[in-house]
Amino acid sequence: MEKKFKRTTITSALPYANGPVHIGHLAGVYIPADIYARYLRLKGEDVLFVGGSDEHGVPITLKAKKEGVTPQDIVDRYHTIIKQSFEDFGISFDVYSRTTSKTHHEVASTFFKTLYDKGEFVEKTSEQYFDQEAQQFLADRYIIGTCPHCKNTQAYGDQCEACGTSLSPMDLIDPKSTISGSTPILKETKHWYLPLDKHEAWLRQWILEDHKEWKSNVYGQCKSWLDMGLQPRAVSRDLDWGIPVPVAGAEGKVLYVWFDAPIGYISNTKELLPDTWELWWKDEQTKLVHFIGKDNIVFHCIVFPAMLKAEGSFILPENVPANEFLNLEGDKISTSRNWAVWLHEYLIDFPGKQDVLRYTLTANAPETKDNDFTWKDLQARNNSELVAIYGNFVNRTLVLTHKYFEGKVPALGELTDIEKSVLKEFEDVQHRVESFLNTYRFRDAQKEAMNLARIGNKYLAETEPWKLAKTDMERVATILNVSLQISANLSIAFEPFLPFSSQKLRSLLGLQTCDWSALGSINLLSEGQTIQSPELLFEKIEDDAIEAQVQRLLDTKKANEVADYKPQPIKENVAFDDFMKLDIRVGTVLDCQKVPKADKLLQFKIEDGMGTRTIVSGIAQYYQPADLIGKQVCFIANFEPRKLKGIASEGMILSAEDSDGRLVVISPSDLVKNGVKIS
RNA sequence: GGCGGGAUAGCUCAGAUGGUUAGAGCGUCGGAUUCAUAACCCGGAGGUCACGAGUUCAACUCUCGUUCCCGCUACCA
Repeated sequence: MEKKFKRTTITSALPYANGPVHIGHLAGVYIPADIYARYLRLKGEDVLFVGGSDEHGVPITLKAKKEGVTPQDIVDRYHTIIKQSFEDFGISFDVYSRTTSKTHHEVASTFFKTLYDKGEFVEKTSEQYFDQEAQQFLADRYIIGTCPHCKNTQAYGDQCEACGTSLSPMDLIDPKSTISGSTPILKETKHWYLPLDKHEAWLRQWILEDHKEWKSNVYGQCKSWLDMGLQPRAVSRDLDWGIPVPVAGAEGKVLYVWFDAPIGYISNTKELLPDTWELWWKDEQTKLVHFIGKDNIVFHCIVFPAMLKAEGSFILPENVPANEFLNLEGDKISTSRNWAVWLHEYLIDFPGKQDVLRYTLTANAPETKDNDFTWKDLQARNNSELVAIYGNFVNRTLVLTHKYFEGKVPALGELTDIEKSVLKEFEDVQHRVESFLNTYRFRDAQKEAMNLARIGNKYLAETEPWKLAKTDMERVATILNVSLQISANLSIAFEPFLPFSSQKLRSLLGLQTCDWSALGSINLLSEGQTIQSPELLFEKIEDDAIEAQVQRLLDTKKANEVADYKPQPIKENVAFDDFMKLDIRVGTVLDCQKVPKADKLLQFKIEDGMGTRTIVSGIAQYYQPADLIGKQVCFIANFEPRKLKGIASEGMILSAEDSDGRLVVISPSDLVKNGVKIS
């Protein structure tokens, strides 16, 4: 199964250009990808590391509308910020472009056209909401209406953000276009679909049989999807922001953003290498690796490969080392709730400390499961590892060299058993780091690099050159020579992980190059070479700096709590008669059971004064059935019965929805007769 | 509910194809040391490997069930 490759194409998920990037993105995708890219380059391999912004899609148009600017303004703004953040953190893309580029529009169009001409799509006509005033079809997010479940009047066509339910626009009660405010009509529209079901057989073989070595989370997720059966996916949308569908009769239609985004990897390659890009995407001897977060597994393991295969001339990914998610101080990172550490803000508070964040995020990367980032952990990693182990070893070596040898590399004399065993220990470092990196185990790999510094500290403690300086300078020379060589090795071993401090260390040591193959050797520095005066590689981070960050997050939390409670705007006035049409009554819960095979449903038997009726209600997450029995509740008595999970529900139990979405059943404040009306 | 991932020392995490006293880093306690950003070095303490059965001579590792967390998915008049 071991395949030989001549070159590697590394892609990292294209960040969506409607916000800046945060530590979760960095930890899950960009740092691992960057470490991998740097490592392969150091080994002298041919590598292409591709990145770019994903700039199409509805959320960007919504944001633009909200701010009263154009979508282009939005993506320009965030593309600039994101690109700068990556540069600042040393993410060493060979190309970082964007899906609004001319090249990408051409490549994506051509890609679509090829599939279209080959008959790889199926066409389907369906009814979609159309805004007559604005003369356009409405994307799901452009339609607002009343959520059929929680009655939130501001629910979107794809999701109600109040109750978290995913919706289809047809579910909304009283739908309204967010563009013109008018009521949209249903109108037929034609779209193209990629029939994933037709690709299921080979995908099954390719993933489930041929790539058993993929990470368990990736493999498991793919298997889950394949077992559920794949469905055709629409590749076009009625929208004016995106890449026009390059087919006659497709006016007003663009490529669906999920379709155009991954093609961005290819486009960006072509933009950088107009003549040779195909080598990186079509040659069997190219190894393609996608670095992504777990939210992207299905696209990169199933959908995109299906696209590539359908096109016919492309290679498929060799591996998709997806990471899990990084939490922040115990809570899920959330852009909209501002629960995040933004890269550009981090550098304002911790200028020059990009390696500290890189180190911490790698040491605690969510490789096998969701992990938690805490500021206290960053402080501990910095103070007790980077400062105390790595920085300290280098510093004491440099200080001793200056103290005893005027800053010149002293002569290497005879090696004793101590040196021999120390050398033996760190000779393997290269192989150990490599074998971890080859299997995408960045955490362990970085640990090995750090181990080199531990070896160094131990060596100094054992040989005590500061004591020998009184009696045996020749011996001190040897010890410091070896220590300096270890320092030089550190600058190589850490290069993929901590590029900034490695560079700094090399300049302190007067090392011009960084040769990975020399890792493990003790002739990186030659006798007599000048060493710069000691300078700290890392500095301690004090408690108050950390407390300030934690306080900021606490403030965010408080602000969120306040912001979370916003009373819904009052709906349009209605006639009293409209209210009178509703028959709302009080009844007593005789029985209440969980509906089998449904997480949210409770089945009620209600005494309504005339008999009993059955009502199904979606409040199972907030109540124990037993707690409701005997209670009086309010319900709508004259709804058409509706089947839910096979049970006919004769009405709706009324609940108040708290700011966190919790549902609280409404009861009369005093006991009343069953069946009385509410007015 | 279905499917997938996870649950291992105070904390953050490792532990191929089952095999003797279950590991690392941090933290903690004790010792040693002073070249070094009170850092380094040595040593100790800390785990019924979520819970319950089963297979086996032997299970953290396999099987089944249960509980809790994360994700996808269905249900929310």
